Amino acid sequence: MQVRTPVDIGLMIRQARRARGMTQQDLARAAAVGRQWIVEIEGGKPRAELGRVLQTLGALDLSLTILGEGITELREPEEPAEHIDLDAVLEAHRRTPP
Amino acid sequence: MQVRTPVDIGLMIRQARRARGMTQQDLARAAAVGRQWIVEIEGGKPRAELGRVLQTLGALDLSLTILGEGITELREPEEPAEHIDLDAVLEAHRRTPP
DNA sequence: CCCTAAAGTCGCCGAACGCCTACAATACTC
DNA sequence: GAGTATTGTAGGCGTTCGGCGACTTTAGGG
Repeated sequence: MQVRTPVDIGLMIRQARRARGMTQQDLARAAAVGRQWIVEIEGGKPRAELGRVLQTLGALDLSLTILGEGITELREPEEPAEHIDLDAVLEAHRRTPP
Repeated sequence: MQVRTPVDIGLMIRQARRARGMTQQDLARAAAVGRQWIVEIEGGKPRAELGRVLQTLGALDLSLTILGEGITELREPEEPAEHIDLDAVLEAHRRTPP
């Protein structure tokens, strides 16, 4: 599902939690956060901490994906870089006599 | 790209920002946050506020998606629920004589 | 090489976070 | 209807956030 606001995240978390038959307390433990925090995130708290949110999504086995112009797969530069012989260029530059 | 940690988000944001030829200052303005905050989020700050993160992704035109067991498309229950005549059941329940 | 822009740090400070411990308000089960 | 589990709230508390303004450190161009 598309996520645009903190409320969306809250809905997702609640939905997934229930689908797994977990109580807020269960989830809180699994995600290493306070139960109170679960209540708030499910309510769509906008100023919740990013790290905890990610932890919680992880605890629910939900996967997050970012897509958009200029986003690569990070650990896969698609092409082994370019064909330009950079090493040669750098070598040359390093060895410019003093 | 798959996002698991705040660092991942930071990388995405920086990558997208540069791909758009924006400076941190530009992005800060576009996302209505402080420049300092951009520096920190790009560094992977784990306790950054969720709302600001989403704003920033929005400002960069990046789309966020959550997938996983028990997650529906929210506004599309796929099937019109089940075939059980819930209305009848509820009606009956509501009209249980006093 | 100089010079400006961009990026990274630092301290100050009011505001909000998130955890905890209760205590209400709902749900479910029997 | 009683009895309990689950969920929502409230106050207290120490910690951290994030904006602001001022520097320092890297880049990049001319």
